[in-house]
Amino acid sequence: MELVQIYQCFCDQTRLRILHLLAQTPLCVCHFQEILGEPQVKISKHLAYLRKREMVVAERQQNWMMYSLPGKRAPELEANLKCLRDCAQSDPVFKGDLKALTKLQSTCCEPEGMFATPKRHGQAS
Amino acid sequence: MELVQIYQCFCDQTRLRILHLLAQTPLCVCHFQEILGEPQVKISKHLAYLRKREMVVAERQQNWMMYSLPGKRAPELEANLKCLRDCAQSDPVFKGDLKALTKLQSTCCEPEGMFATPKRHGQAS
DNA sequence: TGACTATATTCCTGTAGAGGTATATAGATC
DNA sequence: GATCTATATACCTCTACAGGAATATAGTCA
Repeated sequence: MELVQIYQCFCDQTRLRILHLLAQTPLCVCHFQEILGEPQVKISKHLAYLRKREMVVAERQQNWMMYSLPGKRAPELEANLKCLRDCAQSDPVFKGDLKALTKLQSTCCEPEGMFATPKRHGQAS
Repeated sequence: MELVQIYQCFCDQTRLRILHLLAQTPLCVCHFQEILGEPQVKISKHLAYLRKREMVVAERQQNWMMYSLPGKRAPELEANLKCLRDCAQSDPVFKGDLKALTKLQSTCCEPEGMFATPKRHGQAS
């Protein structure tokens, strides 16, 4: 992966928010819609952009498409994701996204086992 | 400075190489031409892009325009420049640029006093 | 089967920006 | 003044997206 390709994926606000969220946990499209407050087409097209460049991977789970960062990541990608997480801590938009994510994780139970965090009842897939 | 604006500046290969070089030392346009091997217009226009977004500052010194990173940088910019430097170490293009820069520093004596800083010695790449 | 849900794709328009050629500008030198 | 050097800008074309509306697709469920 060329370094500049990473930045090309990072250079749109919506994609940046998506990647920042994915650095926390895998999510499905409707979660992005909910958290970012953006229409489905917009989310879906940015995810297609990222998929095409292998910045994210998608896996179907019943009706939902689960998106996540690739399991094996180039060190440059890893470094830049870490940098993004650090920088995002002082940005209200990204902080808001994390807050909305936390809220979602406590209220949303679909797809099945999605947010099976250790503190709640675990439903292995 | 919005985080995404940093990535917008980073998302072109020529700009990325320029910024990577500026993270080492201030340079003038003809140095970029020499090191990157790109035409003057191209360099000049990317520098204008970066200037407009306050990612670099320019100062005239006789016939030459000296470009450098702004003295006071947002922490996000600082973090991303550091990340860039780290990542660039494993990229042949960026390594080559550093090598060419070192060579320039040992042979070029214009503008006057340009590379006269005795504290700067050969750096490992 | 058909309806429903979640997501993707197609088609459209508008805009940013990348790169080239030619030209303009600012300062230095004669 | 004219001329040179270093750099910037204007003008052009072309392409990549960004975003929206409409539609298609894949899986689920009655």
